[in-house]
Amino acid sequence: MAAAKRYYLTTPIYYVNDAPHIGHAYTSLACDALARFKRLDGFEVKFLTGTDEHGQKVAKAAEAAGVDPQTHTDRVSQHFRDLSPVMNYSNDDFIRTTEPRHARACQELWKRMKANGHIYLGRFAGWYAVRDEAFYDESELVDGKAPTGAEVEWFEEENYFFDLSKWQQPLLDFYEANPRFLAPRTRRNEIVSFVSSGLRDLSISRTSFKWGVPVPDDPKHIMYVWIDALTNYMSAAGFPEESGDYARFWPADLHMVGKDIIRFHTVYWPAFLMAAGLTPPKRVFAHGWWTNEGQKMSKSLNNFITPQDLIGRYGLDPVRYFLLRELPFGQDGNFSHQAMIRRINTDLANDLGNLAQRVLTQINRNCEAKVPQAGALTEADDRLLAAAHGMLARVRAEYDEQQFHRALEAEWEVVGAANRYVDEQAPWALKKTDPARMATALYVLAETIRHLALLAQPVMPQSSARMLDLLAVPEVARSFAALGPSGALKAGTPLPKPEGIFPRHVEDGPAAKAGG
RNA sequence: GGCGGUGUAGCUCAGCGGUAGAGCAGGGGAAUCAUAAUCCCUUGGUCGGCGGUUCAAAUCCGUCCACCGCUACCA
Repeated sequence: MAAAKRYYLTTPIYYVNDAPHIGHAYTSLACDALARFKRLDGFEVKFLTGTDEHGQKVAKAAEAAGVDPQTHTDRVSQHFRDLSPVMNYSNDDFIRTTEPRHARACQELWKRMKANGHIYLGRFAGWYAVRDEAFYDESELVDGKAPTGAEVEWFEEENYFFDLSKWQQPLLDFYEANPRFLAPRTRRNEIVSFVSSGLRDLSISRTSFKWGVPVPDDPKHIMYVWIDALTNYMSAAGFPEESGDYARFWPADLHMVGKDIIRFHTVYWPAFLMAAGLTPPKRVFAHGWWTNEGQKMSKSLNNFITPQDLIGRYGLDPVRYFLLRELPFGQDGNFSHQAMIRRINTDLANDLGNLAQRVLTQINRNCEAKVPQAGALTEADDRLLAAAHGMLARVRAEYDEQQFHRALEAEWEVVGAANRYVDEQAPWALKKTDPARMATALYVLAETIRHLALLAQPVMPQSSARMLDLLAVPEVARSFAALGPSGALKAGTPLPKPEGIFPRHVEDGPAAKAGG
């Protein structure tokens, strides 16, 4: 039996402590583009995002706000759910760790780890700095204070522990056997080095606060953050129900994460799962951070970029394009308005937008506003069509490596080839000398634009749809199954009046007037 | 301190043993279908420094300098 084409991918669950900013939007955007790509490529996709709502910080924030924790998290979680329509995410589910389905999954995972002998009762002790909300090892203290200078106090409580120390070799073997598990490569090296240096057991329960999932058979304990948070990926698949989504989608194909939480996803999580006798996810990709005009985004600088700011200024699809095109996915990079405007005007308006506009306008005027009839194809025609037809294989390979920027780069090579072809063929000149040849050239171009629009859908769903509308491509012919000659435009199909899809960005204000 | 990475044109980066590359920015030209968009040509680098291996080194080795990441229980 052939393996079903299914794909399960997840964003991290976002901690309900701050408002969503561009960092959150970026992670989910990458997942969204990939989810859309896979759907168009014939996969049954499950795309999950959600919020992480437990922990002492949340309980305290609720207390400070004078409401119970659930009311507080309902409120803050909503900000993240609102991000989906704003950014046009196509997530299939939104998990909240305060949901009953999640508690059930966590407790079942715990029970299995415990039944297999990997959880034991012990004592957790350390120097706790209230100000930093962090524990420090004896060796880290400087003059009896935290390295940060904060006062510390001795903290000791009875906790459950996970025997992580026993998983060093199994994890190293796992990485070795699954070279695709962790990307990019530099992160993989870091994690292998970390695990190689030895692992300590992990305390996985707390009794000092209550806002969490109770430990099975010992409810004075609640599960401590990561075992709770990570399990969301399984609870949303219906675990422990063996039928339904769990059977169809686990193990997950991809956990997309920021580089700050890579250890939890690539060390703790596979260890937990193996300890429970379950299969770890297939891949974790850790992406980088954006700086804002050269500066790190931080609370103290109060310079967070919000998705709403950018979209209001530049439009949704250009923002989506910029974020995925501007920097090699996985690396850190800098956001600047100058770079944003350059991408909009160069890649979108001048290259792709103008290509569509110049071709469609000529078809509209010189071909009775219908898909033109192609005659015999020349070598140049074949070359351009071959480039269009060949895009999918290349773009698919890049998506499978989460190299979104390279996928877009490959698409833009065809944009460039098409613009050169327009100049070489000069259909406006053929109009007088050889109208049939003009029609053929414009047909070849329309076909090329159809391919470009189809393949741009994951990144720019709305703009691509408009472009396909201009080519009168029916809804049913917009998956990747329609790529290639079999889905080619039919001569004679009436086309709507062309309109610009990617306008140039012109800065408002007096400064923008210069140079007219 | 330990481990790892990076340093190539003004900017962002590719190349990783065989006569220095791309995109953007800068300069010149062609064309005029198009969102003054497009196309062609072009300026620009002793590939961080020094030393070594080799017929041949951004490309391998050593060393130095600079910057960055990781070095566990805040998500």
